Amino acid sequence: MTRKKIRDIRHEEFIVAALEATHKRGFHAVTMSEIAAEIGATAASINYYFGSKDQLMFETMRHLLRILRATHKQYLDVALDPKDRLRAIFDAHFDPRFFTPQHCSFWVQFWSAAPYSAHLERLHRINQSRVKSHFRAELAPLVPAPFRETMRRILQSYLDGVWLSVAQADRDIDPRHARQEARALIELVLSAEFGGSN
Amino acid sequence: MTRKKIRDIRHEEFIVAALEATHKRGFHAVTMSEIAAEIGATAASINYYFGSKDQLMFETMRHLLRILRATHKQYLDVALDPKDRLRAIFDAHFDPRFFTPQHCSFWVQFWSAAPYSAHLERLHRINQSRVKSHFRAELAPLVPAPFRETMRRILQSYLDGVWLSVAQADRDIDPRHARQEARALIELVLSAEFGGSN
DNA sequence: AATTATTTTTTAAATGATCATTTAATTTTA
DNA sequence: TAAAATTAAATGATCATTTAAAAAATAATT
Repeated sequence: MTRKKIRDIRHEEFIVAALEATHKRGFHAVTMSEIAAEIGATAASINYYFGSKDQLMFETMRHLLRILRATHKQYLDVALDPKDRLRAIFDAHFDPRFFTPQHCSFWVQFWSAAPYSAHLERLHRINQSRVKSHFRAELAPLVPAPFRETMRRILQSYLDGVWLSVAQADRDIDPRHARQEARALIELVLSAEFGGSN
Repeated sequence: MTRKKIRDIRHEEFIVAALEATHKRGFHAVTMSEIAAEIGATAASINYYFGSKDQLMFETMRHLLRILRATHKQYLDVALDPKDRLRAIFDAHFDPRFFTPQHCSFWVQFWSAAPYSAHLERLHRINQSRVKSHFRAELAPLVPAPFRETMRRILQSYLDGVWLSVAQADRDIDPRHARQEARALIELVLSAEFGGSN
């Protein structure tokens, strides 16, 4: 029995609250009180635990990135070949635990604010290059070097674009469908005839 | 000589100022004074001409959409076949007049704010479905119906993803390169073997 | 042209609202 | 009884927007 400290419980609660409230009201419109109200607490206690609003948002994003990394690892661990490993990147991003309206809208709004804050920028750069290097590694055995970077950018831009569209359309999200289409794109990329060698 | 009225001159000036200031400071951080300072004016005069900050931002986005439509039309007018017409969509989005850090970052930040404002949401929906129906029309003679929607979503998500990445990385933008990669993706999509018929 | 009146444009300063954050006191927990 | 957690109320800062007055441009009248 890992006896959880109040501090850790609140941390989690407020992060969930931040996700929910931000999704409802928007990243820049949401107030401390609204976030706190989400769990029946008061704005002052956010500062007690996080020090500031910015810090809470920062921690919330870190939380999302942690989930993403962990999920990705799960899929990687059961992947059998390079193509599976490539799919694992998309499967992680489109995992039902992760690919929700709340997460997508926080994600997109956070990144669009990133260029204006050194802290957020750093988080973004780290994540972006982590994903980038995974793409590169998985593509290496599948796509000849001269085309590899183009294919990587196509895949990675597509990935971001899907998140953006989900954040905007508040329609029914279907992770299964998103994965299926990602697979179609992967097939497309891998079936390309790279100058005739294939 | 179309004698321009002061009103029209200021309208244009403030829209350019809004783009520039928003790019520098971020959509939610930028203040009326900062925008006005961009052209040596004062915050009050923005309200004199636009009524409110929201309205200025709204008009600025409409301005971007007008440019996009006009540019797209130019490319369409010289397109010779369906594939050219498909390229025209990307060529318009990646036109040097349009594909700038200022425009991309305003674009992304604006859309990420759209779900929280009825006005902006409407603008977004209109543009999104305009682009969507163009994609559909151009793909119709090129891709069999059962695969068409998937291919469209791939192309459209990719398009959005590229904008997002440009808005974030403040690195050197290269419209020519963006077009080239878009063409690579188009080739990929059109070279797909759709169940063996092609 | 010169002068006066009128309208348009611009601004400095005032207003008022909204918030994040602090503080000091209270309640809860250990 | 001491420490930790919570809050109501105070603080202070930031802004968009209004307002009322000044400046500039335009038109009208000698």
